[in-house]
Amino acid sequence: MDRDTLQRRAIRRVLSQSGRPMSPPELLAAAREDVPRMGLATVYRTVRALTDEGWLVPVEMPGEPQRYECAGKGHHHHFNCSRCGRTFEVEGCPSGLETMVPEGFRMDTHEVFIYGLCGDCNDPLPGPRGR
Amino acid sequence: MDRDTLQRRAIRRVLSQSGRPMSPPELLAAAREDVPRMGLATVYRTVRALTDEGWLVPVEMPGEPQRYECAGKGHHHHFNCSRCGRTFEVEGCPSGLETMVPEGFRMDTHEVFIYGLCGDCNDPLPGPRGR
DNA sequence: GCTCTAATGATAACGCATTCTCAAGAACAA
DNA sequence: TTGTTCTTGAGAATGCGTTATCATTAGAGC
Repeated sequence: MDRDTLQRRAIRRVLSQSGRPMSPPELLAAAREDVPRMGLATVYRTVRALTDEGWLVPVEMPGEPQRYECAGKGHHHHFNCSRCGRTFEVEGCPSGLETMVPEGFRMDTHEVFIYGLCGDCNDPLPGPRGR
Repeated sequence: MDRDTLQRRAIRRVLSQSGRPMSPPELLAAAREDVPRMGLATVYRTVRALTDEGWLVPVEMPGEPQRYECAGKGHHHHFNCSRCGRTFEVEGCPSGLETMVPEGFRMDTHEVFIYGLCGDCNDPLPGPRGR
C-alpha cells in the first residue's frame, strides 16, 4: 500500500469532506463520483490500509455495519438518523456516568449513541431526502 | 409454540435467574445444565418465540452478537466486561444528553454502554475467572 | 396407554459483511 | 518510453450468526 492511486485519493477526499463516519458501501457510492468504475473490494482494501496507518478509526453502532471516520478527532459520540440511516458526530459527553457503575465494577470507557432525526430529515419543508 | 417443554422451561429459568442479557451460545451452555442434549437451533427458536410473545427483548452492543434479556425492566443501560465478555445491566441514566444534540436535530432515544471490569474480574483476590 | 402433532436435534443452507483470487491495468523508477 | 511490480475490478470464497429441513422424540388430550 504505497502507491498513490485515484481510488485512494477519492476515498480520502470523501472521508475528510463528509466529516461523518461512513460504511464501505456509502464510501463506494461517494467515491464513484471521482472514479466511476471503483469496486467494493478496493474500498475494503483501502479502508483497511488507512486504518492500519492510523488515518481512520472504525466506528461501530449496535446492529449496524462498521463505519470509518478520520482519526484524531478527540472524544466524541455519535448520532444515528432513523430516517436516512446516516451517522453523525456529536460533541460533548453526558455527566453522571460514574454513578451508574455498580459497586465493585471498574469503568474504563463508554459509548453514547443518540437516535432521532438529523437536520435534513427533521426539516419539514423540503420533504424527504436521502436513502 | 404452545407446548411446555423441558427446553423452554430451562431457557426461561436461565434468563430470569441470571438477570443479565445473554447470547444464544451463553444460553445454550447454561440451559444444558437442565437439558444436556439441547441444541443451538432450539435456543434460537425459543428465543424468537419468547421475543414475539414479549417475554424477551433483544440487546445489541457494538460489534457483539445479539443478546436477550427479560422484558419489562424499565429504562436502563449496559456494562460489558472486557475480561470475561459478559454484559450486565446498570441502573440510571447520564444527564446532559440534550446539549449534545446538534441544532436542528431531534433526539428520540439513546443508548449508553460502559466498558471495564465486572465485579468478579475486578476482584484481585480470587484470580481470573473465565467467561 | 394411544394418537396426534408440535417441538427437538443435527446438520445443511442461508444472508451478509468481508476477504481472497487472479487476470488486466496503472504507478513509479530507470 | 519501457519494464517492473503494485493495485484494481469482478466475482468467488470465507466466516459467522441465524434459519430451514426433516426424521425422530415427546407434550397433551382422549
